Amino acid sequence: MPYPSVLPRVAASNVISIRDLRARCATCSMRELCLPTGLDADAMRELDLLVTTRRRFKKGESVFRSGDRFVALYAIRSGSCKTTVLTEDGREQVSGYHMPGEMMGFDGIGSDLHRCQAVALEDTQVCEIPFDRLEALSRRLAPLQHNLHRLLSREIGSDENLLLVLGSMRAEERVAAFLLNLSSRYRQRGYSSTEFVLRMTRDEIGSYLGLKLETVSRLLSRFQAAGLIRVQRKTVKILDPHALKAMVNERE
Amino acid sequence: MPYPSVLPRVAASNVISIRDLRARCATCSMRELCLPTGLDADAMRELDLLVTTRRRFKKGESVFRSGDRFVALYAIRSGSCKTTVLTEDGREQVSGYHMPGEMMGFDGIGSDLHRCQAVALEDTQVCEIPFDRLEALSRRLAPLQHNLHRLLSREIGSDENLLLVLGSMRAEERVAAFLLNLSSRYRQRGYSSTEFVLRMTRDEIGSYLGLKLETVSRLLSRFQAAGLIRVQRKTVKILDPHALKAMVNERE
DNA sequence: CGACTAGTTGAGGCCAGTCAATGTTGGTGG
DNA sequence: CCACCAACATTGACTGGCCTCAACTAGTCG
Repeated sequence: MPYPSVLPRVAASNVISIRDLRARCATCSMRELCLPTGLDADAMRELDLLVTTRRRFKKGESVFRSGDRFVALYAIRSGSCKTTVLTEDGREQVSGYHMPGEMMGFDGIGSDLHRCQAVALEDTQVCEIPFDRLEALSRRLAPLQHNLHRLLSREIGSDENLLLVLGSMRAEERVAAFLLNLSSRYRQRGYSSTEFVLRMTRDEIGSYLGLKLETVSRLLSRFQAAGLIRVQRKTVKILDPHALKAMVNERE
Repeated sequence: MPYPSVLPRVAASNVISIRDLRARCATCSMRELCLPTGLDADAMRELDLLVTTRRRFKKGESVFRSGDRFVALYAIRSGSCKTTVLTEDGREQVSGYHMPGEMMGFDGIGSDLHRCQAVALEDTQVCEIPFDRLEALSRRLAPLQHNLHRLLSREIGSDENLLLVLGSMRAEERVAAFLLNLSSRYRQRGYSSTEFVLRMTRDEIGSYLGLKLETVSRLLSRFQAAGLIRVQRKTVKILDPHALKAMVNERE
């Protein structure tokens, strides 16, 4: 009721029927990475009652924009998104690259406004979780409350990790760290950790890493020449993960 | 009881008596920026029962270290701290500069281990808030729960703001943004926004901004030569805030 | 097929890093 | 009180890594 649907009635009933058939948290393949981690059946059912809206976004569409009123968190069910922060003068900085099981929108809690923007990098399904109802439910369910805190904390951890990359690494190390980060997150999700598709453009990767697109391109080429990876446009195959790790860790 | 004091009994009773006299949340000058924001008297009293430990740290002492078990959040009552993240090979990156009313330690919730280190930059008083008890209390007190979420979100926002600085600004802009950030946070706390003391060394400022100490020093000198600020070692006076703002915002 | 976007690669310049010398400040002990 | 020392800060000269500008190639879509 507090979240009136913009969709026509037919579409709404479609959404519900899809949900009943297969799009519930209880059967979501990402449940162990997302809010439901470790919840019992009852708790899971209650959580499922919150998540009534699941949306599909095509590549390039925005899940939320900077300045939008904050009403919900968004969990990626499939696909991927980037989040970007904007300067007052319009420069854009990619602050995150989000995969299935990850949540977006945390930055809006503090001010009731989203301060960043989330854009789908491919066709993407997103679960919308009304935040006031999530707060209410997590007051009753301690494990859910703790999961929410863990996810918030994880977001802080990944931001601080990126700070470390941007603040103290050279271009070569940044790109190596980026590839390794993707690799381990794909592994976590059951995908190949050695061969994957970069959903972002060179320009977006550059923005994420504080580099220019030419630098990213050059370094990927150089890694390939050195036999560390194989790149073909967006497809990357990691041939020598050990050498990449050495590149990130070793210094002085 | 679950948090045995390391202090001798006499010191412990000292701490308690100080608390009863004046060191309660209800009378803390930072309460409007910290957890108690907007709580009624009853809620405030309950929160006060959690915060039984307040510690003093001398300059250079650690509030918590990377790898410590996470049991509590830490609110700065007076003084200031830096938080640093460490790479596996021992490089250190300053990830935050914390003032009274700000909380530290959020990064530990996710993994039950602190992944960064907090060090006092001057004599500092810190309130220790046992996290499991805070979670329990915030299940009963919705406003407290929301405050906790706001603070977590605020931490994400400030990290992402720093990402923007590190990822997209030139050295000159970074230093200007840093000065303006300090200025507005001092104003929030009722201190002068135009004249303040930099508690960090040039090296620490450099680490925070992804620059070398010489670069920081040169830029402060250059700003002074241009009449934007006056610097004398750690003391800074902002003479032309408007020009500093223009430096951060304007670009193409 | 042409127009467009994304990516690669090269040449040259500049900003910030590196190395090094000197200055300043505050603390300690004679 | 002063001498001494260590830590912090400033400044200069030089270097080099990344950016800028630019040309070209490879896919993509109407």
